[in-house]
Amino acid sequence: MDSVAVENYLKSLWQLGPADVSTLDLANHLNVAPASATKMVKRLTEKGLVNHTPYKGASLTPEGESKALSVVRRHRLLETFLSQTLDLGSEQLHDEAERLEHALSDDLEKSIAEYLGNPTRDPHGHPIPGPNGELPSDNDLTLTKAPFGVILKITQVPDRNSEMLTWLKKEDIIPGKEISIISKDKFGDSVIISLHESEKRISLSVARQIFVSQEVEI
Amino acid sequence: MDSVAVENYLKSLWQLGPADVSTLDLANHLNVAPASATKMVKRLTEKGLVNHTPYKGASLTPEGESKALSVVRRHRLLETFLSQTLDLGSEQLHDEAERLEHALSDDLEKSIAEYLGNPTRDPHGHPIPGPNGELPSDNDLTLTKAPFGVILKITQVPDRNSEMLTWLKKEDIIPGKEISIISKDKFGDSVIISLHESEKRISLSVARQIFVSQEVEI
DNA sequence: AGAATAATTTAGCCTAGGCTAAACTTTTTA
DNA sequence: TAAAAAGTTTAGCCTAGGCTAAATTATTCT
Repeated sequence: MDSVAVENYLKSLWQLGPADVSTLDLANHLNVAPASATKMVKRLTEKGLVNHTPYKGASLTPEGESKALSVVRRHRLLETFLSQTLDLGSEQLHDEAERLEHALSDDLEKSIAEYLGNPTRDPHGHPIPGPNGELPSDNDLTLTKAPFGVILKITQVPDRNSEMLTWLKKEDIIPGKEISIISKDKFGDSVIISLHESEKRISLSVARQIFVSQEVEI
Repeated sequence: MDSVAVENYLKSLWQLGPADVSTLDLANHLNVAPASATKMVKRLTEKGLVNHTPYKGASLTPEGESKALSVVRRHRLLETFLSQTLDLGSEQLHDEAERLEHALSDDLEKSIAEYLGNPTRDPHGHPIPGPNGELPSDNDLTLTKAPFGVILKITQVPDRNSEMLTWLKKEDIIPGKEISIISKDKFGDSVIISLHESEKRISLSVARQIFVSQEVEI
């Protein structure tokens, strides 16, 4: 059994990866001092979970990635489970899952997955890794990279920032909605989309975290 | 926030109490060395959660008891919640709740309690402490102390030993069932009860962990 | 290119929570 | 009641996972 700390480091490396992750980014993501991250990265390297090039960065080995995906799976299953049974604010879901994910046994994980019908997406639209770490194929594009004019379906919104989530919800920017991109405003640093006949402006930093899939044209 | 270890020590002291708990009993209950228990008891004493008389034993202060009851509440709410949503083997419930109880936020505890309709008993019949640590009044007697002849209703069965639980379930000795005591067999170290017209022999060590309430006579 | 700045690592310290071995109390037994 | 046994505590060690300060390496700027 890996400790909570180890699981969190692996998960962060996965979230910030797959390219080499700098010590500073890792430390900031986990709210620890850079020296602490260095030390843990060394430990994980000795355990064979991480590849580390000093002064360059760290990335997960296949074994490390598999463990990280297991944490991600538990997290997303928990978000799905909690959102379906209790109805918590979407903003609260993430924080609760963040704590519970480390206390979920394999058996309970399995029971929850079966109860939910082995879902492949969590309520924010994020793909749920399979029990052996397979990620369902995911051809989604970020809103910043999607094509103009055509109809797009929102598939994923971020789950980490509850302030942003509240705003997205208020604007009805949630998975399943259909939109199209009207223009990308280089100077305003934003994307203008059409949703429910009205126009909305989304800043690039947010747009980068929203994923869409292209609808088949009729 | 108390650590998992601190919460477990407080819970054990509550379970083994309310009389002074010896270091050895505490250590055995938690599967740690006696010296480890001594050290932790000292720490908890300094925090004002425990009263400790060296070489005599330890007990909870009101503050310590309140924290212990909070853990017990979370545990029993989780058992209830999991048993109602997923249907896990009754034996599995306890172990899962044992881990998750430490990762449950106040908010989630509240949501779960509301979802369940603020229950006062868990699936094994154990009383669930209220959010402020009030224990619902509980006039149940152990099977070893209940009177002969009259009709009794099973209210609580143990939740810690999954082998015993399986046996109890097989014998249909579960909360809600009505029984009466036929005799207490001093030499056989057991209690003979009548359930569903048939007689069952229950060893004293088990009977001590089964609670019953006396039905009102018609 | 060399100096200044930024990032990273090393060194050393701290706490929590384990452990064993040894010392000390308390209880039991002869 | 004294010796043995049992239980408890102390002392000292260990690991994980934090931290700060100092040293080192990379990067950027002039």
